Amino acid sequence: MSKSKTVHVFTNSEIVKLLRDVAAALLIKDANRFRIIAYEKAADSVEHLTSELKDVWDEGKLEGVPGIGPTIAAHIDELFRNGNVKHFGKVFHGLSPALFPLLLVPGLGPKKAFRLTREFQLTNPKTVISDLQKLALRHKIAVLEGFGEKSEQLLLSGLESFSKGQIKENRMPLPYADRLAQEVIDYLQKHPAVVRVDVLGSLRRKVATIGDIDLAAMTENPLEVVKYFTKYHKLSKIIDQGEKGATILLTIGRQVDLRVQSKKSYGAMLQYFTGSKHHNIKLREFALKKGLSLSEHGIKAIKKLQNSNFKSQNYNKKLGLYEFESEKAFYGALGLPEIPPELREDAGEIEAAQQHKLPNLVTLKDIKGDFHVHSNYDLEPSHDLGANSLTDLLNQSAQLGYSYLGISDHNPSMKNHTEVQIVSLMKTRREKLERQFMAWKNREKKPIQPFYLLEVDILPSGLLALPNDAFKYIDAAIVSVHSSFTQGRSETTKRILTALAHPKAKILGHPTARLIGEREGIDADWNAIFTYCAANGRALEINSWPERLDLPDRLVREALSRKVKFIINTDAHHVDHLTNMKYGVDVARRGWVEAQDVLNTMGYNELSKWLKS
DNA sequence: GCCGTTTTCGGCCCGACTGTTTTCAGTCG
Repeated sequence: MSKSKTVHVFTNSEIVKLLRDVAAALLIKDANRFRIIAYEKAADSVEHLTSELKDVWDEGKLEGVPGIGPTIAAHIDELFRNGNVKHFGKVFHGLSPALFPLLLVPGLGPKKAFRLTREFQLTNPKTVISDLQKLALRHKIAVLEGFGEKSEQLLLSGLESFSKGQIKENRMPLPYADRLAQEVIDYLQKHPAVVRVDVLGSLRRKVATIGDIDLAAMTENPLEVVKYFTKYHKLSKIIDQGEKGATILLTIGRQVDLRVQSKKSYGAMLQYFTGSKHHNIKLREFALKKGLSLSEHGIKAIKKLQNSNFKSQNYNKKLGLYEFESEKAFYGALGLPEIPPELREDAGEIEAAQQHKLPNLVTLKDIKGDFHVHSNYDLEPSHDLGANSLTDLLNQSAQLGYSYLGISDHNPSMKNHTEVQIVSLMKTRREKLERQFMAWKNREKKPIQPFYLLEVDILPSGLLALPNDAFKYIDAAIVSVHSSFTQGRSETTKRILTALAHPKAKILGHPTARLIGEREGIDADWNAIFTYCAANGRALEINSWPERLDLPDRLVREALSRKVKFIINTDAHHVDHLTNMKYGVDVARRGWVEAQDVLNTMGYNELSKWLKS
């Protein structure tokens, strides 16, 4: 037997937990607070990484990760080589293993968790939650110094929500949150004291999944507006109510948070509550170097101002700070252009803003057509038909101002047909759709052109679920994974690359095949796939279907850096779905995509040429 | 422990809220 060269695999989330545990242990041991912050920052950074840290380590680029310097890089290197880190062992020495699960309980931080494990000699991480529950019920907590009746109750409810798994994210896809928010916004705007309403937080940044809905209202009469908000007809209960806003629970179990603010300092509030947290931290660090201290109320000057962007009429003497009506003015005071909310993730946007290199993001108006639309033409497929005819879909596309429409029904089922039958079905479809289109065109005289496409299953082997002779009846194929989602990484990668090698397989449909809240995406070597796409004129779909939003934003950014082209589609199965396009555009924007990176911002002729290339 | 368009040394985001205190520590976003 040769000497074992086992490499230990740790996922990013395992490493994040480990780094956070180290930070907590250091805090308990009263280490230098900036050392603690360094570990937390490293954890944050790994959490937001687009690739696996293990892969970064393989490439020897650990120190290229922000927040990871020589020391932490050496620790992580040791972790991958040996499966543990000696230095961390020392840091954890003397701390109960039962401490670490407690860190995930809401309301419990390192100090309190440590106190509890020490006072009660709790050592078993598997039973520590229920052990503490029993102690709290017997009122053993309230008598501890620094604790009290309320702390005991808080601990109990924290433990309860932890054991119920509420700690796990219960988030909804962006489009649902968007519609829900719009209803509340419509309601708020009916009040005469409301000047304007904006969404805040992850919803404003267009994150693919949303927890709570955060809203802002501009008003000079905050109490009145908060009161009106708490009388919303779909409210189940008021969670919190104060001068600056309120939090309500809707009947469908979703939470809506409203903040009210006067016009004069609306901008700073909007900026602060839009986040992200990491963007705000980076922005404050940046501002501090200029002698400016940022908060949700405005900007304080620590040093003498050298910036003409601060106007004396905006100075609030009582608070000792400058106030801003708009975000544009707020960012402007820092010498930066306004950064689009979708980019505010501390992913290089502040650096880009400094250099005036922010992307000119694609907008819904740039989109000239939908390329992935299912009609009700019955090809006898194994997946769903659309609900509407080509004619209905063309009418709706005309309404949306499109220049073209790509009809992409599912391929005929392989199980129920012979190859000859499939070829014949495809030939008939092409003829019938062409006739329908010409009839519509002659009647409506609208400048829309059709693309005759097909969404073809990628079989587990990588072969396409359509006989070769049938491809001549389509302009191109969108190829998609609809089965066998759990093949290994290398097999999945090979499967997709094989499929994309077909000359008519121009577009990879909903690439990861994830279903938000239901199914993780397939595991593949995306870098290999992106590289192939860029070199061979293959495009990646950004699918706007609410549960898909696939390719996910982080992979979009990754693909963009490899110069892959995108096509933003709705995957509509009904005319009403065509308006989901904006959500795909949101995903693209979060991936820093400009109009020039998106194929369906091109005109018909140009796109036709690309399809044939 | 990390990092650099004021720095390789000397800095490191900011405020709200809560509970237990009497001036603050811990937690959170």
